[in-house]
Amino acid sequence: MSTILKEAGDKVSRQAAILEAGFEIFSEKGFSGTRLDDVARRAGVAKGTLYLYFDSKEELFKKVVEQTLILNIKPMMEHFENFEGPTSQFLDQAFVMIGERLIKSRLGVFPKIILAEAAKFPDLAAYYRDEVILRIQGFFTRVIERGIARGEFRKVDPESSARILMSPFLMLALVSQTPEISKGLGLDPEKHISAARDLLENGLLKKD
Amino acid sequence: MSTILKEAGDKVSRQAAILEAGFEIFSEKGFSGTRLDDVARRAGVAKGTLYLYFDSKEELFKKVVEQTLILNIKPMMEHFENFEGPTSQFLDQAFVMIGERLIKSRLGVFPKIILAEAAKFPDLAAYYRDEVILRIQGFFTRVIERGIARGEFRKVDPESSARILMSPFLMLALVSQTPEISKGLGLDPEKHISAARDLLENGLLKKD
Amino acid sequence: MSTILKEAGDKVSRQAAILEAGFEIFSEKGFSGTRLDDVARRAGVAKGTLYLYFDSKEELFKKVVEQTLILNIKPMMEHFENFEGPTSQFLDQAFVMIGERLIKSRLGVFPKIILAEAAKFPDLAAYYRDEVILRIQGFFTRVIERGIARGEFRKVDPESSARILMSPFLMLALVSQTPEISKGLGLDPEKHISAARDLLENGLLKKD
Amino acid sequence: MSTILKEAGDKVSRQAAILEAGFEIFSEKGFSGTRLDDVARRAGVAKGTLYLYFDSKEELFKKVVEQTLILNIKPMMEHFENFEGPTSQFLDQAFVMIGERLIKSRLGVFPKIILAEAAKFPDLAAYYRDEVILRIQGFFTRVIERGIARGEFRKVDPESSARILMSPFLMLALVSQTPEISKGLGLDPEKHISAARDLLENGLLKKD
DNA sequence: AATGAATGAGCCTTCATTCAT
DNA sequence: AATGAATGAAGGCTCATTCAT
Repeated sequence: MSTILKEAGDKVSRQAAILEAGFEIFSEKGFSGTRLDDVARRAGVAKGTLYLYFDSKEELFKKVVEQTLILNIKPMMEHFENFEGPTSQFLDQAFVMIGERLIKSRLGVFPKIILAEAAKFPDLAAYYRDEVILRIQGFFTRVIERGIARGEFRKVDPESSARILMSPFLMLALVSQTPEISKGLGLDPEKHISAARDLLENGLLKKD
Repeated sequence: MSTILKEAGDKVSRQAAILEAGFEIFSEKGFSGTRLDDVARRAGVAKGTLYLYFDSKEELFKKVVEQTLILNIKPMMEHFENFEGPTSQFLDQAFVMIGERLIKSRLGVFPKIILAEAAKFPDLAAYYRDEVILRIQGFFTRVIERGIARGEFRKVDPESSARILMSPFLMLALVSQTPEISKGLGLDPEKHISAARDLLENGLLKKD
Repeated sequence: MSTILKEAGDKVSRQAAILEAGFEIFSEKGFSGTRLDDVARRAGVAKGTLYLYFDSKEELFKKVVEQTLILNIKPMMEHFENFEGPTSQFLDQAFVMIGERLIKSRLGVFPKIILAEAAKFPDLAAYYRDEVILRIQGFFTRVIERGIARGEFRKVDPESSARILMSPFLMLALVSQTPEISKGLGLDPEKHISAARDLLENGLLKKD
Repeated sequence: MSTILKEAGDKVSRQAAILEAGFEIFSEKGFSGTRLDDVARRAGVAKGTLYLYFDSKEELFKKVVEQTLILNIKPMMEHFENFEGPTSQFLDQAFVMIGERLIKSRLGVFPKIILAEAAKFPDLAAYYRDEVILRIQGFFTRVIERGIARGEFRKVDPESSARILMSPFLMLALVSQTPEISKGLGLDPEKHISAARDLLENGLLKKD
């Protein structure tokens, strides 16, 4: 174990700790509500140390968002890139998996953060749109097109319908990340996903 | 034209100008991104003048939200309070009307602002939840219950389904108020509403 | 009764009302603690009206102090300028009269105001020193000199002793005008004056 | 010289420098007349640095008062707590010592500051009353009671007389801290104290 | 003369950023 | 590399002063 490796290891974990702390505070307080003092304290480093790893608060914010997306969203999307079998099964599977991810991980913070800070970080918003929203939208579009092609689904507009399929997830993400709203709302995540799947699959399927 | 009326008019329009300016800047920059200097400049008054009409930045923000909601959401909801006729017609009508309001007015900013500032203004979030979200949710719930009672709709969970019906509007509101996201997304509001109505009504209606 | 006279009367009473209100607020809050808003409200006029009578807050302050001094202190002092009879009677009489004035009127505010604002209003302080302090000091000095000359008093330094005679009045004035101090102090004004007279006259009189 | 000690020294001296600067400016300008900009400049630090050591202007003010009182008044009072010998000697000693302290240190500013700011800082005034005024008053009361008990002094009201003994010190403190007043007054501190002692001890002692 | 709405300079406070150790 | 004390620009709020009515 060379000193260099050890230092590299330290450096990586230090950086990871800062990103993790940044994720937590940014998702709790938003961009301007976050004080670097708090990020440093949560990461267990001194405030000045942040600047050894990131040039500015803005850059830290971007890195936090980008890295968490890379670690979480992309793999999930890739899982759906190639699929086989009856179309409604895919939808079922996708609804369950996305729903679970949204409930169990904290991925749901991102829509909220991105929307709130889009004006201040337009390239971050574009990045999220391209890497997350358009991927999911493309996935659902292809699923719907496949269902139509196979005579399972009614002839709907695939892209618009894809966004309708995505809407309940957006709502779930936003509401579940906003206790001030969710507290009195009575939204049960599993019933929500279940209702979405039931309603939307029924809406897509041909009546016989 | 009495002096009193004229003065009252001036006073009202001054306050209205500040609220209008506040609405614009808050919706562009969020709460903490907004400088009262900018609000004052946009309203065409001096910074100190703001304090003749509002006690603090926070109070201005709340008043902006409340007044716009009162002026827009409540009347819209009341319009639906008493309704007659076939249930799917109501849904059609509601989708169109809500969609139009969302597209033409700037009501869609509020979900975004409220979500972004919920942690800082929990009572504002609660106000929005109670006065807007729960009202709309109640409305859709009653519509669905009515459809089920009349044998038009399948036996779905009315409340969960109501939230699914609301989701496309939430997406529309958020996306249309976030050019950084909407720019490359290809979301056409009217096709969006139309797809939502098509998919969700079909999902609700009994197959024959 | 011509309009002119009526207006002049109004003008005088308006100005008097402002000076009166100024006296009250300045003596409660000090110079910078006083808001002209409050002075105007207490005087029953609009804020702008103050500027018809006084050029600035500073000038109002000076006028308030000067006029109240002129109306109250000077007459009191002049009453003692010429005196006859046995010296200790004068002292008795002076202690009682000054004590009563201090207790019943609000003259006691001035030492406090003047001291607090002396740095900001040096000429006001000089005015008070010359017109009030030095007059009283001169009076007591002459009384003591008279007592010594008549063989009633011990041979003390008249001027220094005069200031010692004045000290209890200063304390009484300051304490009685500062409830935050006087509240727990147990200072009874009449016993205070009585003790001062007893102690100081005894200190002056020759032992036999 | 360890680094820790050196840093502690720096930290202490920085805080001390701020307190010192605060003391100077507050005693020159009063509370609201003091700008933190000036305090920072006088202390040789940046404005923000003040907030590393004190939470607010008010807290700085209180700390300035408290620390100077603790450093000066309490030790002085404790010195007199246990005493022996003839009572008038104690009085002599006390007059000289208090007088010297008042002349040489700048303790005399506090009565002035406290009086000026009592309305804004009632608890500070109460603190000063309890920790300073009542202690001195209690001291003089006990001295007088002792003199009476030993047959040295006339039967005066001890508490009222104690306040009369204190009055010349109050005057000395206020006048010496107010050049605008003292300049033309001719008050020589040592003659003042001497006259006070002469007059008041004579006033207390039994005539034989 | 009187009003009171409007002004804007001034000051306290916060916090991202820097830098000596 | 890491620290955390120090910095100073920025912004919310107050209030003496002005001025159109």
